[in-house]
Amino acid sequence: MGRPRASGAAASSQDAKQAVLEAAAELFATTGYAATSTRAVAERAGLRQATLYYHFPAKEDILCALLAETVRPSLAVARRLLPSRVAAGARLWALAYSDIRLLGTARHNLGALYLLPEIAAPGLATFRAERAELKSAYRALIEQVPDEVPAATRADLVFGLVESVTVVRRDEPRLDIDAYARHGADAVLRVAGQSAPDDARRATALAMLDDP
Amino acid sequence: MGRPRASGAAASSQDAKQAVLEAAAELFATTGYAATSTRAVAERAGLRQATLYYHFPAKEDILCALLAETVRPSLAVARRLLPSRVAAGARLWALAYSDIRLLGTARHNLGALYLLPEIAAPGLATFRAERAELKSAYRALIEQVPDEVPAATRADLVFGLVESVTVVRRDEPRLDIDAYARHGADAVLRVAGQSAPDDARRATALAMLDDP
DNA sequence: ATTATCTATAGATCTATAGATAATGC
DNA sequence: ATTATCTATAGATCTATAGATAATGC
Repeated sequence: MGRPRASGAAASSQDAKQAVLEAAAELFATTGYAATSTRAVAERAGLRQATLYYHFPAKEDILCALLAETVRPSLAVARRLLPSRVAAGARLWALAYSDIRLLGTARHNLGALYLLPEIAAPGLATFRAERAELKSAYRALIEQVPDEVPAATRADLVFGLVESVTVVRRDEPRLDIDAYARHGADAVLRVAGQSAPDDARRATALAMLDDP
Repeated sequence: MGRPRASGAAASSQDAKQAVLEAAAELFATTGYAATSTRAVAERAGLRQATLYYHFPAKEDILCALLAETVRPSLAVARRLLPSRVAAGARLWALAYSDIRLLGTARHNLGALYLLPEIAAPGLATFRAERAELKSAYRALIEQVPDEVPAATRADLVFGLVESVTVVRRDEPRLDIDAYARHGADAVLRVAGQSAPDDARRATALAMLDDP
């Protein structure tokens, strides 16, 4: 359907939308949002600049879609783990591991978008709320781990540690994400106030992620 | 000297340069580099847009100056602590504490610039090299703390934890930086593989920062 | 008729340069 | 004469809209 593209064959609307998101993901994450023109996004997606506006009302809506797609899987894991009766430390380890892995394997380091100043824009309130909910899930788990440091402070530190994988990944593109996620989750437990788990406990935590 | 400003009285060249850096610091940190126009910077500094170019050859040189001014004090502390014979754990605590405090109190959250995609620009190689040297100082100290996790990985985690204060500060402007830096440095030691120090050891580490 | 694209362009920027101007210093 | 500013503007964008066009579906 639709007029053929100037470059190459026509594709369905869904394909085009995906191609735009894919192109924007790479460009926004490496070059930044403001520094990436809609023309550059369209070119990489194989469309003309104006055609973007058939699929998205404005440039910001592309960013909004990418942010939502990146934070939601993490949030889904958090919502699933929170009500469980497994020990808080094991749940915290599992959440951190899952989150670091998601951020570390997201295509084109999409998580780097979390750190852009542009997320303060009014149109991205939904993303900010979801990220805040994720952070408060960390805090709820941390509150169940006794320690002298206030839980709010430990949550700030832990959340920063988790999200910093996006910066590490930018600096070292060859990073082994699986190993890094395991060590990162261990570090999260240490910061929260527990010693890192042994292999048996790690296995239990990992099983929790697969299991519904 | 010089023609009077359109807005208000004339000021010396040094004053104008400082005013530009001050204005750019705030705007770059809150709005981002690409999203901040030279006109916006000039307006806040009390100058006309074109006058910026009497003081800086290009927009990027303003960013470059701000980045240098922010990373250099941290680097100076690292260079001073590295050759000391004090226990590595105490030096690591002191470096992390000093660094978090510097990032946390830098005017207008300048450290947030570290996370912008723009720092990949060729013209900012000097900043990247200085930041890399700072990170390798962390790694050198961490190597002296025995742990099962590779030192390189612990350095990535620790460096991410330290720099994340800029994100926390953006989310929570009312943060108590002194308390946060103390807890953050404690957390760094935990991640590195040691238990957090008691008050006496903290006092020793703090003394090291004042002492030459 | 509907869909998905295109071409063309309005209108608003934005960075940097050219050259004039109004002070002070010698 | 030197300094630090100004006004004016070139030239290159950039986002979004208007309206045409080339397919498919009915």
